Amino acid sequence: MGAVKTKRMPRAVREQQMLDAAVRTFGQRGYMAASMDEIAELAGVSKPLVYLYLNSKEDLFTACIRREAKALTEAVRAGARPGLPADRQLWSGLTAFFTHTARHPDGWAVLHLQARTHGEVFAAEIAAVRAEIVAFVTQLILAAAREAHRDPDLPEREVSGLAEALVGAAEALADWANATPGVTARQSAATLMNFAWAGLGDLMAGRHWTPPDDDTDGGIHGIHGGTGQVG
Amino acid sequence: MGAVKTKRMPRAVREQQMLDAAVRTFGQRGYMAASMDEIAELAGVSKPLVYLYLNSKEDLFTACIRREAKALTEAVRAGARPGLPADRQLWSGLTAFFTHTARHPDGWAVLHLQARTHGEVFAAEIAAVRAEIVAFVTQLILAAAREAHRDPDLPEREVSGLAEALVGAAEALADWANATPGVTARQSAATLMNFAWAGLGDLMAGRHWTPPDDDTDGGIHGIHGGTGQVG
Amino acid sequence: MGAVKTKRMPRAVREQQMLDAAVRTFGQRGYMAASMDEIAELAGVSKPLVYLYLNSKEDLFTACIRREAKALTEAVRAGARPGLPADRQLWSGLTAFFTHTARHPDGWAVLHLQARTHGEVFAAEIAAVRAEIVAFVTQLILAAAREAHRDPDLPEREVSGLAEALVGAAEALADWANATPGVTARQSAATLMNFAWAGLGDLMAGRHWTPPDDDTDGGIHGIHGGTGQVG
Amino acid sequence: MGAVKTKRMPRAVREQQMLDAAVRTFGQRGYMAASMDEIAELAGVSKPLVYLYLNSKEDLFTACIRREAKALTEAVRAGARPGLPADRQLWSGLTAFFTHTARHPDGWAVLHLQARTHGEVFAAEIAAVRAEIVAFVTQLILAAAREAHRDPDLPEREVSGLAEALVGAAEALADWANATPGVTARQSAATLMNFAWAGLGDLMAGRHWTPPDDDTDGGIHGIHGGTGQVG
DNA sequence: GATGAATGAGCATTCATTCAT
DNA sequence: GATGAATGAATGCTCATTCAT
Repeated sequence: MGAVKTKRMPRAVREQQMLDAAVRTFGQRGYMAASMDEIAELAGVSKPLVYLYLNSKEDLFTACIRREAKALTEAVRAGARPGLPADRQLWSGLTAFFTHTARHPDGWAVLHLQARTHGEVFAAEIAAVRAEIVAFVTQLILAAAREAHRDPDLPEREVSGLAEALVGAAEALADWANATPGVTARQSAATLMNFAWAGLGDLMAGRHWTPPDDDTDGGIHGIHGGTGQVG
Repeated sequence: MGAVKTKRMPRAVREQQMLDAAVRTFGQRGYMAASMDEIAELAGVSKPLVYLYLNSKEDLFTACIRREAKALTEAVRAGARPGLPADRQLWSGLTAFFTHTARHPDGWAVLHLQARTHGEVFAAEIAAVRAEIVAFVTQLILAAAREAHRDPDLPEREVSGLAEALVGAAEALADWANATPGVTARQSAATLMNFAWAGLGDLMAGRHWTPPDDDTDGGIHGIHGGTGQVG
Repeated sequence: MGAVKTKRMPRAVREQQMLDAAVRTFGQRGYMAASMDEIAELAGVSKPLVYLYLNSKEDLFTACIRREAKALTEAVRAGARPGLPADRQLWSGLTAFFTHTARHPDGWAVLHLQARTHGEVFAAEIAAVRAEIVAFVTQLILAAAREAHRDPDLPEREVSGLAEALVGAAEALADWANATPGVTARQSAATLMNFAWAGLGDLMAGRHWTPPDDDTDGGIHGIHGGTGQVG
Repeated sequence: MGAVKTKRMPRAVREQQMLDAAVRTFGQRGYMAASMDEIAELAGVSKPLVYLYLNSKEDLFTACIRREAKALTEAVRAGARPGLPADRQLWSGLTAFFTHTARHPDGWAVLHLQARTHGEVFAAEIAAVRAEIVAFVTQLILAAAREAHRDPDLPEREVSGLAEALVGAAEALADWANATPGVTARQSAATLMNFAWAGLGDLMAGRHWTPPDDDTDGGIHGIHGGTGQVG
């Protein structure tokens, strides 16, 4: 079932084969359910070699996380080139993101599902990468405000929350796209741009959605300062 | 260390104690790392009793998923009462959602993290619940369009994608709120309403964000039919 | 090969069976070469039960050491009753010692050979027991001096060294007796009494063997203050 | 961390480096806990070379035992030169023995601790060396008797037992000296001479310690034919 | 209703040993 | 002469699960 058994490869090559097998197995079975036996077999090597090169299951998983995280962030960074206006950066970054997650579903599963569910150590690894992305998106939001010559006038935490929401929405769409045949990366990106960007635009323009005073309030509410869109 | 050891309880009560212990253990350790020993001890009963009542680890986990899913959906449903306008329904549903996930972090971890990562069976269970919620949100979006007397003129899948994005953003915010001390349910809900609702409003009004023809395109793009918001 | 397979025994009984099997296996194979599989089989139980009761290989070995050390020291203590004169105490203590080591060769191997060779932890355990015995012998030597109304006039360390030598000789004789068919405990004890006690008597009487000034010295040497015994 | 990595050494030199590393590793870790990896690394060579030269772990250990046994017996033999009177021979032999064991603690550990605890083969190897030493000491005892113009009138086995006891005492003192800082070889040797030699002298003179008829005997006992020393 | 006693099966890890170069 | 690459075979340990009472 595994790769064709080729003997005597240089270490670097074997390591990549092992990581390939590990990402696939971890992505599909989960960290704990994946056995080193299965990984070794899929990689076409014996178990001791896996330990010789990757040290332990934990280290192997960490190596997977790091490799996949690096690949993902580099893909996104390569997509969102700094020269463009903020919305174009976001668009192309998202497209790169959805393209990458679609092409590497196991790697995405490792990052998004498995790494967060199997121990603080791995979760911390992921949290760091994710924080980086959220920070990047936060910068894009603020840049967009500047480009529109508007003062967002939003507290730090509010902007963070928006970025969190945007990233979370992207993650959910990536899962959804991977599970729904026929959805392209461009479509996912367009959906998210439509969903998020206009909302952000309104926010930048000072049009908030104001919550009612309390849960039983029946009074006036809605978008302030706007023209009464939606509800 | 678990519940006070009380003998001879009626079955229904014992079962709830076991489920409490199981949700807590599964939520914190994960499905595979949680041992039946630990759960039984935390529940204050012997292991055979757990098997007598809940049959197997798999069944026990399924029971946890079902109980927590039911509790969550009921909380949300109780929040979003049908009489209100769509945005108010969404607002109060979200508030109920964030309140519940904050109050039952282990249950939320079971649903959002663990159930999706440990086998098709559990993932399917979750997918069903989630689909129900996405459908509900989809209806809200369409209702909002109707209330605004506008034809969304959006393909079915596009609206589904929007709902997916909204739900995904909500999930991410729930995680974020649970991990960030001081964030209230109302704040999370407000952030999400601001983020999403205006964007949806624009969409309903026919103002899309149009993607460039391709990645290297330098031509005109942006929100069509609008007043040039944001970028 | 193991004990007759009897089902459902109370824990205390099973534990002793396991310790019996472990002492035998550790004594014959050594700590590292002994496998938990072998011990479990010899005890007539499954491996998990060994772990359930004894926790780990290390703990099992420690339990063996403690049990055997206790049995040995109690046997010696029971032999050397305090009321007797010092030489009689030593005689009966030694007899008890050789009797016990002959009857429990595996236990003796665990204590004398295995425990000292497999890690600081075990060695420390043994060292404590041994120190106790050496201290006991030291007291006997001093008591003998008092009984003979003589001032040993020996430095603390010198007496300790003598006690160490006596205990070491006893240990070697125990090994030798176990390996040489037909040697009884009484014979071993008599040999050691003859070997050691008179020498101690001379020492107490102030008759030392004086070392030459240096290795190449050809001058006078021998037992001082005595009648020129031996050489 | 091991020897400086020098390429292309003649075989004999390499082998000694390997044996050095092996003795150190076996002495400190024990036979089983020592890994060929560690030994090879400490020797500064690759593992296959160790196998090329020394064949197997067992052979390597045997080679260690032989080399260290030879070194020890040669050191002792060089110390105890045949021309001297018996007590001087014993004294200088013991001094050489304690000097050597103090200078080569790992070698001593291999011989005294490890080789006896890891399988019949190694134990037999050691037993042979030890028998040689015991025989040598036996000869010394008999020589001493002749020198004193006395007929030991002791059965063969009794003398062997005495020699065993003396050798065992020496071994215990070697361990004790290695574990107790500040004890010199001369001190150890003097302690043992004092302990043993006078006792032997008494024995030669026909003064035995006579065991009581049985353990509950309260009758007369003690050194017969002597002046009532000690007891 | 409840549990102490017990296990089959599996898993991460290690080690002595050998090729192919 | 010397080594990087590779593995078969154990071994300690854990876990879900089940009897017998």
